[in-house]
Amino acid sequence: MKDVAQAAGVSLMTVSRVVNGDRGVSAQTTARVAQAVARLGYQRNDNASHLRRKAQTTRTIGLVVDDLANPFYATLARAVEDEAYRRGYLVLVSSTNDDPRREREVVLAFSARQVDGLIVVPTAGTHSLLKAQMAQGMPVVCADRPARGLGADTVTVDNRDATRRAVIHLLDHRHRRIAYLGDQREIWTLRERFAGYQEALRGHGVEPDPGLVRHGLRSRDEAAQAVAELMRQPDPPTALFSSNDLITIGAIDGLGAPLPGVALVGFDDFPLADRLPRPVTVVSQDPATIGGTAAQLLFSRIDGYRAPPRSVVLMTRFIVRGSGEIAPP
Amino acid sequence: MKDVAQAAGVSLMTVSRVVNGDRGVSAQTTARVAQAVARLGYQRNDNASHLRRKAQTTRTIGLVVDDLANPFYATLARAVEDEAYRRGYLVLVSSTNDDPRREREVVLAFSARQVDGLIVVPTAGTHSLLKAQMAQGMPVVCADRPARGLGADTVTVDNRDATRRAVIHLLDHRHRRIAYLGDQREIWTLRERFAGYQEALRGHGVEPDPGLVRHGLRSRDEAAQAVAELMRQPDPPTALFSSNDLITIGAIDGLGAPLPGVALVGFDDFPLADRLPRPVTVVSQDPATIGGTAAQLLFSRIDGYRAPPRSVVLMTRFIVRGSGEIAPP
DNA sequence: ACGCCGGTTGATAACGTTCCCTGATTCGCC
DNA sequence: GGCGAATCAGGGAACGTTATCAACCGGCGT
Repeated sequence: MKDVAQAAGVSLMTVSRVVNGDRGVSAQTTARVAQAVARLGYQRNDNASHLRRKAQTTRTIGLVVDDLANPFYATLARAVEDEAYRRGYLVLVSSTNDDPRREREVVLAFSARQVDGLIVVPTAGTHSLLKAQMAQGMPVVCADRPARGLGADTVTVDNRDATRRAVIHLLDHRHRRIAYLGDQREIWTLRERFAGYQEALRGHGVEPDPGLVRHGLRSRDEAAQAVAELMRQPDPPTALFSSNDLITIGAIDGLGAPLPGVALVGFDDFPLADRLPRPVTVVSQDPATIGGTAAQLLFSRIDGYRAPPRSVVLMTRFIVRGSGEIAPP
Repeated sequence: MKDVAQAAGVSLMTVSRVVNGDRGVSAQTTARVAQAVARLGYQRNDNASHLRRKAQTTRTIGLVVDDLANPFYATLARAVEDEAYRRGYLVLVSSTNDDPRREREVVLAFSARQVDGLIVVPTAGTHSLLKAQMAQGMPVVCADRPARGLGADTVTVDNRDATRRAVIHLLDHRHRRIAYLGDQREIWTLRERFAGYQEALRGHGVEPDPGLVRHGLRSRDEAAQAVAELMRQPDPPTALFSSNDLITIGAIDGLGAPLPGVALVGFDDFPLADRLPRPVTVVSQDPATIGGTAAQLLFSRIDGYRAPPRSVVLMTRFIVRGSGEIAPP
């Protein structure tokens, strides 16, 4: 900037004004400065700028997800990014792998970089750090899951209710032995889905059979394994509820190539669910809307909106495709 | 920081030293300062720190992809992020939608934020801006595609050769009327794949039939439409080569529910390709390795490695599953 | 008694920008 | 012709840190 000022024969202030498009600089001077800027290839240092500016803001937000490679979070991230782009904000991202320690590190790093706000898919643990950040005025929005005890704006879907409806769908097709295939139980969404599963059964006078419940399935293979094992039991389930897309796909693997007469309903839609030999009935949620909504909530806070925390619950869609509409033998 | 210094009864410098873990502060003083830091909830402003530090570095890199919601780029991004995390770097991400204007904006914004380097999936256009950035010393690595005329490190796969082998596979099964289903021709990867397609045909004495070539398919639906149309022709193709996963899925749609005797080979593997009624033969590439390699190249440059640009070409895998091994009627 | 040394600590200037205020020039207007 | 207002430009301080150097202290050898 000093070089530009010298080249244009003006002061630092004038260069700053021209670079920021402030009014109050004559057309002639503006032109001279602009030319010097172009000739020297000068670019403002935004970090220094934000440091000094009155409105202590960096026009950067942080996004902390479970796993960016997961299409669900990738889509969510893209929606956040689009909303940020629209407002001239940049996005720092990081995955936590659901590790509270890594979440802690990342949130600290983002906060030390002076982000204007955070969108977080909270890990299972406690969130004292996030709480501290919020107490210091950092706007935080939780997406996909709430954080227990944290008074943050939250965007989720009706996990429990959607699961209940899905399991009732199976019950309505006369199934009574319905297996539950779950991911880690520590994760809020999965606790909700399991609760919905139990509520549906009990609502129909069926006591959940612990022998039909598998938690902690972390991969397609683990899910396949679990299903194969379930089906080998003396009294196998006649229907499966799987608690996310990965597990649904694993379940299909586990059932074997020519699908036997076992009903299957899964949480999360996935590409080609409609083109499989037996198209899969699913509960579909829209990660783009979750991300977009979370971003809107965050920016409203950044813009100064002060009010008690808001909790947005988005509707899911139940998509009937065939795999859930099979009666038990 | 001033408050901490006052609370601990020391100078700014001492606080700075303690916060940075510098040696040369007595254990007693360190304890007093640490306590004040904890009590006041002080966090260093990393932006200010980076501004002043001798090593003019922000420990931040920028990642510019086509579309973060696309699982391919999401996986690539995750690999970049992991490598960055390992080194204590943060990652700014942005999607361009293959729009050179948006790429320009994003690269400028990242550079104004003083990122230490850029990993870019370059858009189709010319890259004068990236060139200018590199000339000013910004390390840049291209991933998935090279940027024409830019002397940057590059990580790609053997698009042309892999496609040639895939099409030869079809030729070996006695197909002669092989359709090409392509995305935008402006994108380098797709030009390469199309070239491989042509080379394979010519190598077998088959002159490519323009009537069997479709470029510019941008969605599953468009691909489905194009395939349906092709199959309605008086002399339809007996085999299809589709140039990416989205198009492959669209092609499956377009062929209709009970797949007729038409062979299909696609670029990019995708989940459930193995579980469809007719499992799909594909060319598989590994986006995580692309991202990880790009990150390693970038960090080597950031660490001061000076040498002519390197071009890493990763191997693809050809996965035979059935859809490509169907002979023509 | 003197200089010197290692271990601590602090004062000051700088990083690259913008805020605030002051000064200079011009203009319109009574 | 004088005066306030408007327009334009610059000087200095400040944002929150760290680099550099100087200063202090007790102890050591000579």
